[in-house]
Amino acid sequence: MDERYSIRDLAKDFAVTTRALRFYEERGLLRPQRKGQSRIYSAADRVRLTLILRGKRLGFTLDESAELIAMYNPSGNNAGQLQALIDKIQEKQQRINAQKREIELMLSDLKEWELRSLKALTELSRGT
Amino acid sequence: MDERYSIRDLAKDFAVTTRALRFYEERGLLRPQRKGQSRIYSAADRVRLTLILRGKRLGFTLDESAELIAMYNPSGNNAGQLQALIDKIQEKQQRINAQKREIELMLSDLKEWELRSLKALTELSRGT
DNA sequence: AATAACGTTTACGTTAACGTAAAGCGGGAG
DNA sequence: CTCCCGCTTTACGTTAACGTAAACGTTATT
Repeated sequence: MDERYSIRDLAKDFAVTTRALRFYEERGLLRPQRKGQSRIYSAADRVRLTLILRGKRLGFTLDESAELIAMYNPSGNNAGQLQALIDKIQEKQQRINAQKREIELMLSDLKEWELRSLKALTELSRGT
Repeated sequence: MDERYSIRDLAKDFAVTTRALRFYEERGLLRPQRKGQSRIYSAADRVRLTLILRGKRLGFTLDESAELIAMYNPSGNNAGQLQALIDKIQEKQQRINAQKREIELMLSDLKEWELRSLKALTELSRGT
């Protein structure tokens, strides 16, 4: 373990661009070591990147992911930190649930529209 | 009927800004008449605005709504037009359904994360 | 005439998450 | 030594749907 990876390695392994990796670093989400000018990523960096990408899938902004990672990270894990993390996650769950309801409304709306169109179509073909 | 409305009327009735109305016009979604310099909106314009806003709720971009309205509009309603409209709507339904599935995955992912955090929290409070 | 209230056009600002050059450095192969 | 490859930094470009501000015209009221 304690492997070292180049920026190209990470990009390939996680299917992201090098630009994205530098961008995440710029935003404070990654902090790879340097060997001269080049970035050297560790296993810990891979874990953080995993969390970032998972956050993206979950619809978190990068700032939100940064927050979550910061809360989850510190070796000084205390109850307050964890509770704050849990609160964030629950808040997100509420938002996602709201989205889901909206999407369900959209679907029934779309079906209505489709039905009206189909009706117009059949009436048209019957020469109404 | 055949009522005439000012831009302010429309804005109030539909809860949008005048900026938005001018923007929709700029993008070709509305074509109010002019009385001198001022815009005069008709009942038909209100219908179009309704369609635009409905499109927004359904997650269509303005360009997509423009397309849908153009397809639904022409007095020369032919079967081909309607079928194209129906196809668009069905395609959108597919996309929305995909979104719904993704959101359901998100939710289960978030629940997992929450559970892990809760577990960590209780272990911490038990002094593990 | 001055002021208020509403309308107009023009045009730059905003946000997120990178994309896309441009220009330069370092090192290993030939 | 030269050349190319990979890496670096810097910085402007992109997209959607308006927000916001500036500067000005029109109509009605005081």
